[in-house]
Order: sequence, then structure tokens, then C-alpha cells
Amino acid sequence: MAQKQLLKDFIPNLSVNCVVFGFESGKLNVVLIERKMHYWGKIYHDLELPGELVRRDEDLNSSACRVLKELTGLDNIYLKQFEAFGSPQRLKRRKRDLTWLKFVGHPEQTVVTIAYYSLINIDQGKISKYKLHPNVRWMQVSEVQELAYDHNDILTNALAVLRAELLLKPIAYELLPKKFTLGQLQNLYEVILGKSLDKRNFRKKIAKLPYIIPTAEIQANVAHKPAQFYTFNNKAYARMHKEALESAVV
Amino acid sequence: MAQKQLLKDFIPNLSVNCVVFGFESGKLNVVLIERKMHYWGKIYHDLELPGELVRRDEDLNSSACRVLKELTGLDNIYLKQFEAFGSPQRLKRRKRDLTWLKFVGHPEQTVVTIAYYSLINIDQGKISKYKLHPNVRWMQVSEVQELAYDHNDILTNALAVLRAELLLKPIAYELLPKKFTLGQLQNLYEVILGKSLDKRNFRKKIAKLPYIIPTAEIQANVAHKPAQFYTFNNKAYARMHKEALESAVV
DNA sequence: TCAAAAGTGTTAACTGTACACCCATGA
DNA sequence: TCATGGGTGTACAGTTAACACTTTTGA
Repeated sequence: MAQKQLLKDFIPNLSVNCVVFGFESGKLNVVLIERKMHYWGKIYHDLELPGELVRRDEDLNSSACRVLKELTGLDNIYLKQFEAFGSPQRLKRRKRDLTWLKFVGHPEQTVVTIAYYSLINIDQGKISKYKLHPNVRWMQVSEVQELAYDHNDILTNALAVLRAELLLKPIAYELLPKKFTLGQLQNLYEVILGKSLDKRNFRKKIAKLPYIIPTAEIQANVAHKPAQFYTFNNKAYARMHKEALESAVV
Repeated sequence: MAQKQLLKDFIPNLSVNCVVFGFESGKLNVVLIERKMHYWGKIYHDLELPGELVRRDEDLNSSACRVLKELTGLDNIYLKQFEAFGSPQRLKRRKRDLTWLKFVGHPEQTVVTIAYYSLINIDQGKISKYKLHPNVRWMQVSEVQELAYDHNDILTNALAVLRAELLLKPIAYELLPKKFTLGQLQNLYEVILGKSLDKRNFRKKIAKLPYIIPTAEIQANVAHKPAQFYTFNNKAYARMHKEALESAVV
């Protein structure tokens, strides 16, 4: 965590962490940071969620944006605060974490972290930009092992929030390229929710949504019947959402 | 905020605030703290949400519990973290707030607050205990005026979360006495959701829930047909909830 | 010609919604 | 006897869920 700037510019007890999800070739991935350290004479490689201490002059959201920007070079990314983690022991549950804190000269105080989850789409070859920092890793959520500190808890809760929001808000489209097929969309729902869905019922449901717009474009160079591309129309969504709110009854 | 204990025991940049809701005689109420101050020669009365700085050795949840305990003398209250508020300007938007901060000797740093909402029931004459602290006020949510700092934002968001959770989780029963009538329950939904519901449909829905148990008891001394009392059975709820999760499809 | 994913309708069960009257009680 | 809130059923509309085959393409 931020050792480059002057320590006094930061609130020593407050950090943000970002759980950055992305969907690529049918898998849900997450951005992790490699932490290399010497520990009892050996070199350990270890992973943690991206995060930093919060600056005194910035908003929490700006802080999370800053972390993402420094990490991936991207802004205008879907970003949502979901939980604060504040156990006094959260940084010190393992010997390895204590060693690391000493190694980087961390004051070893309680650090409460405000956790965000973030959705990116791996569109238009942007993926290369995520390699900006040499220790950024892009890993399948299902293959994540033991992370630093309480970061497994943070990831688990982020996933739970992602699942819940997927059913309530149009966030699937943050994870997909601008033009997507219904197969991709269904696959995304299946992967995140962890269950398979009926293709015909799924497509009927989508067909009723006024904000999923079919395009004239069609897949090319696929070894099966080529699929039609669709787009998400945010204005149509906002309109529908507004109407739904106004007429809502339990 | 906490001036009595040693300042070094607290994290100066981190507080918790509690939005304590209660339901009484058909109205949704919230606990507020009166803030009296001299301001340009006059005495102002002002309201804020209960809150305190977080101790270095305590968990965020414990911190919120502590605030509630000190305030109302009650523990084992429904308590849920819902959002962190961290704008650097959040304590200093008004002259009055700045004056107050100087008055109480606050270091005037950025304070990020972790906001909780809490539900209490005004059962069995417990209400008297809420008067423990002389400046505790119990006020209808619909009549709340301008609060200190960004506390109106916090209250607004707490209400939004309360509404959303009311539709998803059995929290209504935290706000009602152990034995309640269906009329009270419907009234609570109507007040929190801000719309009227169809009595017959509402009762049909409740009748299907395996965790709302009719008792043999019946209202007395009411100037209308006396209502039957019901209870919420948490075990039955947990059982049903577990089954629902296991068989869930989108 | 094969493999792989796209695309397509019907039926039955369930859920949500609209709607109006009588009942029991205390004042 | 009146005012107050308690209590009840039916019909229609909309939504969900189960289910199997044909199409188009590249390899």
C-alpha cells in the first residue's frame, strides 16, 4: 500500500480495496496483485486485492477510482461501494501478513477498508492495458486460493453482492462488449449465478425487455450458426425503470 | 462525539453512525440526538444522528453496538451496516457545523463514517429506557427537518435500504412487538413503503408464509372486532429460506 | 458429415391483482 | 346505533417453468 507519496497525505487507518470483475471466454475473472516477499529465507508469491490508503483530501469514491486508474489506466468504470471491513485483527491474522507489514514499513495500525466492486469489459483489445503494472494478475474467480489478510472474505462478499445486483440491475452489460450475443449474455448469467438456465425461457424474457436492442450485425467465422448481436440501450432502460418505479405496488 | 475517554484510544478519522428506526402508533420514528450550542450569541437546538468515533481495539459492529447500548441501554438489537460516507467536506458544509466542531474541540479532520441502521420494537414498555440520555429525541421520520452534517443524506439512504430489505428479508418483525396483528403488519408495510396495499391480497400472502404463526390470543378492549395475534417464527423462516436457496432458479 | 451453438412455441401451474361486503366490539 | 378496524373469495391476467427439434456454419 502507497509508500511513494508522503505518509501525512494519507489517513493511516483507512483504505479502499477494489474487487475488479471481468468476464472473458466464459469465465468470471478478478484482478489481483502479486505480493512477493522473503519469509524465513524463502521467496513467497502471494496475492491480494488492489487497494490503497485514502488521501485526506479525497472522497472515498475518488479514492477507489484512483486505485483503478493507477492499476488499469481506465476510468469511467462501473464502481460500487459495498461494505466496510473493520476488524482490528484483519491485517494480522497470519504470520505472513505480519511479516509483509513489517517489510513494507506499515505502521501496523488497525486499517478499516472500504470495499468496492467494479465491472470491466474485455472489449476492443483493452485487455493489454490491464498489464500496465507488472504485478497485476488476472485470475478466474473459481481458481482463487488463499489471499492476503481478509481478502478472501472481501471477495466472497463482493461475489454475493454481484449475484444479488445481477438480478436487480442491468450490470451484465458492464461486463460484456458493446455488442454481444444472447448466448454470451446467458452464459454470463449462468457463470455468475452458478446454475444453468433454460435457453428458450431466457430468450423470451430478454425479448420482452425494451432496452436490449437487436442490431443488424451477425457473427462471422464461427463453426456454427452465426448469432445476432444485441446492444444495451441505457436510455430505454432508464425510461422503463422510471415508469416501473412510478407504478410500483408490492 | 466521544470526548470523555482518552482521544488516543480512538481512530480520529473514523466514526460510526446509527439510524435507529422504531414503529410506534402507526408511524415510523427515528432516534436523534439534540445538539445545543451557542452560535453568534444565540442558543441553537439542532439534531444529529447518534454516533461516535471508533475505538482502536474494537470491531466496527461492536462500535455500533456500543453506541446503541450507551444510548438506549439495549443490546441484541437488529443492526446492519449499510454504507460508508466519506466526503472530505461532510462535516463542514455549514457554518453551524463548523462552530460546533470548534465548540466540542474536534480536531476538524476528515471523518469517514460507517453508517448502520437499526430496528427496535417498542414492546413491553421498553420505550422508557430510550429516555436514558436527556438529549435523546424520538421523532417521526416524516417530520425530520435539517440535521447536522450530512445526516439527512445518511437518513435518506438508510430509509431506501430499509425499504429494499423489507421486501427481501423478515425485518418487519424486528419493528413489531412479539405478538402482532395482521393490521399492524400491513400498516407497517404501508408506512415504510409509502403506499397502500390491498387487505385481502396482503392477508392471502401472509397466510402462505410458514413462519407467521397465528396464536390463540385475541385483542381486548378495542372498539371494533378484536384481531387475532400472530408471531414470527425464526426457525420456520430459516428452514424455508434454506430450502428456497437450494432450489432457486432465476 | 459432423460438431457446435443458434434459434424457435406451447402448455400447465402458479402468482399477482382487482374488487365489496359482513362482523364484533366499545363508545 | 354508529364508527372502527377485522375478516373473507373469486375471476382474470400475467409470469414462470418444463420441454425437443431444426438451422447454419467451419472444420
